[in-house]
Amino acid sequence: MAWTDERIDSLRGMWEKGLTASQIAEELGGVSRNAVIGKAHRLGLQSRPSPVKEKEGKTASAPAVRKPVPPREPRPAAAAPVAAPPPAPRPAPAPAASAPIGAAPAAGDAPVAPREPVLRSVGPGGFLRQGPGDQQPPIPPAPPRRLVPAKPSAEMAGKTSLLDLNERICKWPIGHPGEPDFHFCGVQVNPGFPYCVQHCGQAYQAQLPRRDRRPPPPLPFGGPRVR
DNA sequence: CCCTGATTCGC
DNA sequence: GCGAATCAGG
Repeated sequence: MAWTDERIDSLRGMWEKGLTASQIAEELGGVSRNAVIGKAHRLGLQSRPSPVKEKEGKTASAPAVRKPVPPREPRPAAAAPVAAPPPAPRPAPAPAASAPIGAAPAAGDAPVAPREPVLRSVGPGGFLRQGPGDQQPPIPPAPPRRLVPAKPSAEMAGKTSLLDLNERICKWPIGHPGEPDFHFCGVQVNPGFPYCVQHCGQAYQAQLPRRDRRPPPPLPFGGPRVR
């Protein structure tokens, strides 16, 4: 599968909507989760909270930023040459590679102005309104962001459709079949059940003995006729 | 085990 | 540029 503009667009939309790489991969089809992640990184999409935290030891012991990840064996490749060169310890990687978002720019780094998303109103004609003390808004490089989703594909993407159902996602229906955006919950199931924990709570409700039941509150329209 | 994203590196 | 393999945390 090639990364067409449409597919890249869809990937962008879904990634920014917070869908997981697996979900995006299924949605796009023809690509693996890794492919999605790799592409997302190549596109420069900002990473979302990763399960792998960057350990930040308070003790200033070893600033070991990255584990060397010893050389991988060439899998299907031809026979490796006999003389295996000693695993030269990789020199210190570029420090500017993965700076945490909230990290203060270290002195000496590139003088990139911290571009924080600032909400500002727009006046007639598209002029940005300035507030007091707001003379020089540092927004020279207009970010090429598209403000409109533009793609209905990316719009409906993320909804768990009938085809997305499997053994470990919640099958609780949202909406009604036939409606345009009918879909399923899609959250991880409560193990052993077809629904997530929340919907299990709705699906399986303990029946109390009749005499212990609270009479249901009167419904505004009189309620269903009970025989 | 399942999942997640990050990274590397042969292709 | 692509993505499988691998890592590492939840």
